[in-house]
Amino acid sequence: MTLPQIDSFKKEKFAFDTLSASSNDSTSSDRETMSWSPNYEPEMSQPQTEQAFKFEPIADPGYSQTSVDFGSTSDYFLNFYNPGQGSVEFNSPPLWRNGQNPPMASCSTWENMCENMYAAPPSASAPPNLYSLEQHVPEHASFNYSQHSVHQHSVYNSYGFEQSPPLRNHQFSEQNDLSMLSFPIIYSPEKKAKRQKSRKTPKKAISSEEASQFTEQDRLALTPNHKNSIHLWQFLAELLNQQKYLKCIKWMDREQGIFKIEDSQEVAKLWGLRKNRPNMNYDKLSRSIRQYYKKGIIQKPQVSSRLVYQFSAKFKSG
DNA sequence: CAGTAGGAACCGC
DNA sequence: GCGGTTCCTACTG
Repeated sequence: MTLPQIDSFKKEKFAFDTLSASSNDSTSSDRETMSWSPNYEPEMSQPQTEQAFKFEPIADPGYSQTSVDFGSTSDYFLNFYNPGQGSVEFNSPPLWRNGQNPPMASCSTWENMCENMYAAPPSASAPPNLYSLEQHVPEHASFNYSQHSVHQHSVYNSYGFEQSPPLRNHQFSEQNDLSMLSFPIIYSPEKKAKRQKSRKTPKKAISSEEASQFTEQDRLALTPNHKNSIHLWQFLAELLNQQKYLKCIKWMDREQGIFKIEDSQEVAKLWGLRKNRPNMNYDKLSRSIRQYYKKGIIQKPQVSSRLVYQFSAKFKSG
């Protein structure tokens, strides 16, 4: 796997800013090859207080939007959005920089942001596009935000996960809203009939009530941005890293990777929404989690209790 | 009653 | 074949 150097990143970034590059350029393909795998263990041996941050420039065809995730880790969550004309604000939950709130910033240029926020890789051995936020988030960061583009960075949380690509509102708007509500069944009629024949109970039909359970906000927040190509563990990690889902799922011991599903129905609902599986429930979701046992991705903690799971040690950073 | 565990068949990619 | 999804039975607290 080759990771782009900072210089090439900037080059791509600037080219993108000025040209509004198409979505099938090299940056997009980079993203395809950067998915996390157990075999790829970046510099996660760095201290927990330092958050690794991986650049992942993504070209965007250009569209108007009002909100976009910039990136997130389990210790901070960066949103940047464009509420007005060209003004950009940082917004994040309290766990920024060892518990301190982040600076709210009115930003001027993207170049400044790069210079201010990303001083250097955290260690000499670190991949060149991995940076630590610890020492170089300025009190008043400034950067440029091209209002025609969306810049998204994959990041690693402190547990070593690469976040799945950030959520993107336009993915939703590109689709027909009604199609989102109707949750089309993807079985072909033949196969569906064959399958039902072999089942003792037929597959439950989708009700409009079920479909309408999801709020507009849920649909926006959980719209898949890479079709449905997200792993359940990634999705759980995403929820765990966002304050807004604290009532659904939360860390019990982040160091140990132990988390608790607080609202099993809600988590299943969100997972079903993300995967476009309206009949998803906790029974099925938990079955998928249990499939992770033998794969060594998720396990039950040594002291087992209801709705509590643990990311396995090999997923943890050093 | 909700959650746990795992077998089995199936699906889309 | 992978990564679930769906359905199921048996079991637990």
